[in-house]
Amino acid sequence: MVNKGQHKKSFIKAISAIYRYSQIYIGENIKKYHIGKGQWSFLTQLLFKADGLTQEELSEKLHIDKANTARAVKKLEAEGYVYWEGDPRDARKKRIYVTGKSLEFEEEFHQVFKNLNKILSKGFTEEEREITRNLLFRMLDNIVEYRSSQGK
Amino acid sequence: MVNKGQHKKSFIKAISAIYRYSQIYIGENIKKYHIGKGQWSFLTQLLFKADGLTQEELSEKLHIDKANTARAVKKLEAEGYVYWEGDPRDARKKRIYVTGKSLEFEEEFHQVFKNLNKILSKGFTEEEREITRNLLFRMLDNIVEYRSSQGK
DNA sequence: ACAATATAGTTGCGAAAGCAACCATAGGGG
DNA sequence: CCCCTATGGTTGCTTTCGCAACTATATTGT
Repeated sequence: MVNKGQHKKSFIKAISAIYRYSQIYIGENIKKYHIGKGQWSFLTQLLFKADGLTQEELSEKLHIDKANTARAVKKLEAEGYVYWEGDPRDARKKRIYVTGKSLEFEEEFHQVFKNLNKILSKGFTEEEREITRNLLFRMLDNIVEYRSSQGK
Repeated sequence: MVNKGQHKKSFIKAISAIYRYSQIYIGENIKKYHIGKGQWSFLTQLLFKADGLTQEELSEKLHIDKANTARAVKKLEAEGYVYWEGDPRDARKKRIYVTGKSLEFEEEFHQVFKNLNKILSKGFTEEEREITRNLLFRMLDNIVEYRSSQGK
């Protein structure tokens, strides 16, 4: 029987678990809007930041494969949360916009984010919250940079 | 067209992207051992910490559903990385142990973890690495506690 | 001792996501 | 102008994962 005692904990173990539990949390809280957790990030990107993005741009901003973007947009459209218009300058591009239905629920959607952040950072000082954001986005930048150095 | 300018970034956006890219990284680096990224965490938990755990214990430690544990263990067994023995005190329990084949690749597996940590924390001071670990595991504890307060 | 409940593990199902192959359109070079 | 390559989007396939339902064994209360 193997027993190595305490190892230095790796980042990815915590990140994986936080990710999965957060997805479950989001899923539970948006079910009533008939949105799945897979569509959530796309809708909120369009709603809280800017819409009129192409699917390619959405994929890039969210770091999600463009195949998923296509499928998520289709589901959001079917539920009436987004619509798209062709780009008059490039017939290949679909520009995605939020509908009035999305705007109607904007505040409620925002609350889901806020509540999740609150749960995750319970007991954090405001400074710790800022440090967390900083470190997380630096890690993300690091792995994005690593991937592009590998030609991805 | 909606355009809200800069919002305070949420933790989950970074965590999701880091998670997915890390999974891709792990997948690429363990493919040659015929292990999928879905089995990786189970194998390393057994190998780097302690084996002889039941599937229930594995699920709890890794915060992964027990159905996944059952499937991952089955795949790892099929590839010869683990075997199991019944618990003589409780005929329901399967205790999972690593094989010599796992031990043979232990150092290489460990290297995959180390390299990923190195990529993610590139440019971090040793203190920042420690802070990151601390904050991540506190976030994990927070959401675990939240869930148990909800009766999960 | 036996019925009721709890625990460990398995299986079926559906959602999410990446990859590869593909189609359509755009843009450049001969 | 036409071929060649690049870009944007779609579809098929596979893996991962959570949930719910199920089976089998253990435990508890009467």
